[in-house]
This record gives sequence, C-alpha cells and structure tokens, in this order.
Amino acid sequence: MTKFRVRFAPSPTGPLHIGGVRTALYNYLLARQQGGSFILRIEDTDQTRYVPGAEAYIVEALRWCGLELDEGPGIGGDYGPYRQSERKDLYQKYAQQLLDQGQAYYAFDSAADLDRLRAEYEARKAVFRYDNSTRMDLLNSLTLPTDEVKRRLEAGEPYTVRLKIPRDEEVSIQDRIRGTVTFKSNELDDKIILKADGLPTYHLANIVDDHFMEISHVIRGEEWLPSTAHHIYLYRFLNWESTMPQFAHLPLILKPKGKGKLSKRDGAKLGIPVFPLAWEGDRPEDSFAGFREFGFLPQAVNNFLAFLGWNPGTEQELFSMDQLSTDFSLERIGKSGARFDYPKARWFNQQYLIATPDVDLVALLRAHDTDGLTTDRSDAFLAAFAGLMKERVQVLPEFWEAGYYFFGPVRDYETKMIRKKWKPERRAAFDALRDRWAELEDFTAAGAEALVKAFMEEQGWGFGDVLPILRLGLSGTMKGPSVFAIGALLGREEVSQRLQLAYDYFDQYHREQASA
RNA sequence: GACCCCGUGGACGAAUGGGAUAAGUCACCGGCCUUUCAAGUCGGAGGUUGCGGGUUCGAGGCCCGUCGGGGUCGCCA
Repeated sequence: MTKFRVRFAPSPTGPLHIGGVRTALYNYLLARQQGGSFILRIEDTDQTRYVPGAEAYIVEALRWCGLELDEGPGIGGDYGPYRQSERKDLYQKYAQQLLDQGQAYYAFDSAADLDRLRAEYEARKAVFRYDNSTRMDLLNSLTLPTDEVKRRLEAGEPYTVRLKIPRDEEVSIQDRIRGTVTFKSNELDDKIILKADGLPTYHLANIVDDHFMEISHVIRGEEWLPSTAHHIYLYRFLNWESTMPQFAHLPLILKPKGKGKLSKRDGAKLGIPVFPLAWEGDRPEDSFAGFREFGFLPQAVNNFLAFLGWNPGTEQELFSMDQLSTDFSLERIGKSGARFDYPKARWFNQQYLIATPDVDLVALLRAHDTDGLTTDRSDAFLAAFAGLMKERVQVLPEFWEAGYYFFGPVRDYETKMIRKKWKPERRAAFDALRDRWAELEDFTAAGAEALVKAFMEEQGWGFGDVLPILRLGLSGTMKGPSVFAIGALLGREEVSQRLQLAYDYFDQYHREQASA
C-alpha cells in the first residue's frame, strides 16, 4: 500500500483566503488520521502575480491554525524543492517529452492574436476555444511546415506548448466526493502547459510535482473539477496513470447572504473576517483584519471550518483537533456549497472561550488589549476577570466592550434603572452599607453576599431594593456577573469610591428628573 | 452560450446499497435558573425534501424533463 501523502498547494498572490485554510485543514486532518504526510508546495509559476510576503503569510497562517507541516519550503523533506519556481527544468523536460510523443505541440499565436480572436467570437455571441476544432486554423507546429517551425524556434520566436487533446474520446474522473464525472474530449481545450517565459502553467507543474512528490490524494476546491480531465490526459501521456493520485473536490464556501461564493469583498462589506490573519496591502482597501484580529481562537476557527462542508453524522459539534483527525472522513464531505455562517462561527468561539482555563486566557487578553488596559494589571486579576466574563462574550474584543468597568470608571449609568430603583431617602442607609462593605474583613464575593444579606434583613428590604443599586453603582449596567464578584475583584477602595460617586450621581439625576 | 457540479425548515445539515410520524445544531420565541445579563437546561414555532413527470408495494435518496444556484471555458492558480 502506498503511503498517504497530501499537499496544500497555494499560489503566493496575496493573503490566504479562508476557503484555502479549510482546504489545508482537510488535507492536514486526513494526513494525521492516515499517519501520512502533509506537504506545503508553493505554486509560484506566475511571476506577474507574485506578491512578496504572501508565502510568509501562508506559513504563518498555517502555524496559527496549528496545521503542522511535514514537508515544505523552509522545512525540508526528501521531495524538494517545494517551490515550483525552483523546479523549472523538470517541467521543461516533460513538456519536451510530450512534444516528442506528439501529444503536445508548439503554438506561435501571440496573446494579442488570441485576444482578438476571442473578441471576434464574442461579437458573434460565441466563445473561442483553442481546441481540436480550431487548432488547424491557427499558428502552430501542426499547421506550419516543419522547417518553418524549426526556423521560428531557432530564431528564438516566442512560443507556448499546448496539450493536444484527442478527439472523440471520453475521460472519466473518479472523484472521492462526487463519484464518476465524465467529460467528452471534444469539450476540452488544448491547454497551454508551458508558457512563453519557459515556466509551466498550473496543469503541467501540478501533475509533474504530484507525481514526483508521490502525492496519493489530491484534495482541492471544486473550481478544479473541470480541468481535472486535462490532468488525467497528462498522467496518461506521461505514462503515470497507474500511480495517479485519487481526487476529491471540495464544495465551495458561499456568501453569508445572497448568491455566489464567498469573496474578500464580503469581508469588508459585512464587517466579518474572511482571512485567517491580518494582511497589509499596498492600499487601505487591500488591507484586512483576520479571524485572529477579530478575536477568534484558532481551535474555534478549525472547528467551524471543519463543519463547512463536513459533518460527523452524529450530534456532536465540538471537536478538538485530535477528535477531528480521528473522526474526519472523505466520505462524509458534502457535495453542495457550504454557506459561511458567521453567527455560527461566533458561537463556536464562545464555546472555546468557555472551555479555555482562565489562566490561559490571560495572554490572549493582553494580546488583544489595544488600549493598554492590562499593562499594570496582574495575571491573577486578568484571570479572574476572564472567568467572570468569558461566558458573556463571543470574541476577545468583547471582553473590553462588556467589561471595561473593571479597568476604569463607569462611563454611563442606565438611567431608566436609576429612575426605577433610586430613592433619595435611602441614601444614608446605602452610605452605611458602603462603609461596611469597604471595611469588610472577609473581602470576597461570599463575604459581601453575607454582608448584604444581613443589611437587607436589618432594613427589611429585598434583593430588588439593594442589588440593582449596587450593580448600577459599580458597573453602570444591568448586564454582567454577580455584583458581589464584581466588588470582590474591584477591591475595597474602588468599591467605596465608586458607590460614593454613583450615589451622588443618582441623587443629582433624581433632582433633575423632579424639576424637569 | 457550452460543459460540469449542486438543490432537505431563515442558516448548517442527518436520514449514508429506496422502507415506518423527515434527527440535531445556529438563529428566533417562551419556561426554569440568576431578583441582572450571559451560560446551562426544558419546551415551542418553523420543512412534505426547488418544480413536474416516471420506475416501485414503497422515493428526500433511482430515471427523465424543467427551474434555480454555483463552477469552468486565460501564456491565473
């Protein structure tokens, strides 16, 4: 049995789209499950679209997601080099073999010639295709006399090499997700396999690399399904068909709302992340925040992504990477497009925040602290804060939005609650309670609770008379953790000062209301 | 336009070689808990499986047609 080897083969043309991350994840999961290898191969054969920094971004994104590579650029392995730009000679050799075998031919048509043809066809509402029905009318080694071809080649005229697709055949792809998919060869165009710059196109490079890297399974996006027929021909002509990898074409990820596949524009438009990490483009509109910056945990992103096109067939939804790698299977990947459901992603993240120990949340909080709130706070304080707030937020930045009052004064009070609950004649009693709380020997949540209960009993008041006042006084809002816990974390001095300030404000507010 | 893929409640999706009242999750609504909010828990509303034929004792799973969505048709991947 051949070893299970899969590759993730992105093109370094910009930040990795979240769909690419999912493809990488699926490859990684299967590699781990099968005890195989997960390989990164950089497909940088298009020099015009090369973006500096993109490769580093890809590596960093995979690292953040915890998708550990077994082989790749900068990592090594026995099948390198892992950048296609460093394998140029290999491709030329096999293009030449196909030429020699008569299964490929030289084409001298310029890009401008072809553009013109396409425009002409389009004007007639037709689509031009360089294929077995048109190639005999074009400028190539099939139509030109042999010595003319030779002359052009020797004169160094630019040329491309095209795959000569046979006529009147049928090619079938055995797809692990879609079953048998059949194409008629007459519907296939003569794809360019070697460009005028001497570099291969995806099709050739991909087949040669997958062959020599002994890739056993090609798991990629559905957009590759139509060209897989060409790839079959390439394997066949190169006499590699018997060791050809198995194919699995993944369903696309669809927009959160409306029609079409998820695009990077959706990110900006809807204010949601569509990249794993932030990317700095040349222009502001080319720069994006990623899932990391939006405050997602990588485990949550993986779990969410795993379910975009796959499900275990059980009711379980929360999966660690270990569980995923044992339960994941090609058979359970769906065929229809998966909608990008952002609220669901947030839900996953909340589940992971709750499951993360408070002490482990501390570093994350510090990393997401853009206002310097945590600088002079101890780890213990932040851990306690995290514990109090984590089940009330879904993404990291919401810790600050919902719990800012742990780090500074209350910014505003819910006035309708003041109106409802504050009775100026009780000021003296509340002042007394404040003093007793500040002097409390057992300054804990439990201690405060005991104290307040005793106070209520003395006054003959209920919880509703006291708790809302204290809550409002300490946090300004009716939402949040237990008042006693808030007080315990804030500390004696802060509790005393805040309540003093709040009571004054409540009194003032009451007077304004009365005179208005 | 041609070819290919897909089509189950608002969203994700289970029912994986046709066989019993079409799971579950997210979102929504309500109860409980907390005299807060969330979390948790219990319950509710919401699909007859795009539509029309056909095969079958029986179809969401098969066949045909149709509509809708998507992908591809580059010297991009």
